[in-house]
Amino acid sequence: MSAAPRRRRTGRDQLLAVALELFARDGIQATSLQGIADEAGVTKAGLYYHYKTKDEIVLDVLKPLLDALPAVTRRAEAHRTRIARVDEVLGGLIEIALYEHSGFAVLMQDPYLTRLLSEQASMRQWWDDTTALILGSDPDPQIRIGLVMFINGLAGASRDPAMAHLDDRDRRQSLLECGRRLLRQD
Amino acid sequence: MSAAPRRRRTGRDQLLAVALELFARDGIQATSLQGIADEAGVTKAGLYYHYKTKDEIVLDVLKPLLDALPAVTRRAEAHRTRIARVDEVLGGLIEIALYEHSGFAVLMQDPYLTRLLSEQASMRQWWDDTTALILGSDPDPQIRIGLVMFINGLAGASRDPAMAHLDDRDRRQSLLECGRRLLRQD
DNA sequence: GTCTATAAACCGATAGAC
DNA sequence: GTCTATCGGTTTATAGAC
Repeated sequence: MSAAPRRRRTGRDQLLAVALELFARDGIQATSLQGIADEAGVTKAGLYYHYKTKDEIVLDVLKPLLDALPAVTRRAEAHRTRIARVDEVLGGLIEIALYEHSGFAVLMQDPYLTRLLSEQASMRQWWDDTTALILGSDPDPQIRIGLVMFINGLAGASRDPAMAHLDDRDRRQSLLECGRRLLRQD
Repeated sequence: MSAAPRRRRTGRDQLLAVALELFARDGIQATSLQGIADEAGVTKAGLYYHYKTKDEIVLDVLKPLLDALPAVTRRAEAHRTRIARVDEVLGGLIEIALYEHSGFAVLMQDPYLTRLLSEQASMRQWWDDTTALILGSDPDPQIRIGLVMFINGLAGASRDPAMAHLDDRDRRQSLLECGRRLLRQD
């Protein structure tokens, strides 16, 4: 048996990192394959060895996040009390938003991706599951809107300069407090 | 003296309404002048009689909102207590977001506009004034992040399908409650 | 004020050499 | 795997007739 394959810094990984950065900064539509290629130090045609279309690049860039989201909801479903489920969802989403804040904002706000994912049912399914988990059998409109506001607010807040002044622990704590306030049942 | 000029439905107003709708749906970058012209029932070249560049159209579309935002902050500055200032800001922003929810989301989230406005100082100035007004002399990081989350969350929530089930009064009330929770000092 | 026609640049995508 | 060269289509923007 040969040694476990070391994680090579293949061209593919480099491309995804560059693409994500540009997607987050300029939006997907405004990011050309030429721009990605230039930033990655290859030619535009070189991208087409790895990917057949631009959409394929977009989906591959966001794939880790598209997988991470349902995983959070699944973990939260295992808890017995509502407060534990809420904290698991909030903590999981905050973790994702902080660790991949570029991707999270793109995922939640980019109109190109919204349209791309609207053809699939995965994102919609995740949202339905998550709202059902948080709202339970008594769907309070206030909490529903609070959840919408948290998701969208988290996407915006995670890349706001106000976060730069805080260390990682304080960021998590502040965002968690925001979520708890929005989802609190009185 | 002639009669006061009636508000003619001139081509210009029609263009702005069409453009805003497309900007909100597809993003500014993905909205071509051809698309605006088609939807407005004119030719692409016809747009250039009214506007010299695409950016000029974009700024004119968002001008009402760019004027409305500082007006809210100025009104809020007149109040003596913090709670009154907070409610004035929240109520004003909610009013704008609900009445012009397409424009508000574009203003806060579209990367094309973000870049366009980053060259000017007006948006930045408004944000600094508003945060200073809400935070006061003791800038609590928690409240600062709550404000960031409210602004971004409001943009997303104002065009969420969850709002469709509520009447106008309930929408205002729910969003106001969200803002009060996020900005509450304990 | 609105049109047709067109310029110049850029877009995503493909063919084929090395 | 990466390159050069190119295709067809679309973009912003302009020129000029009516």
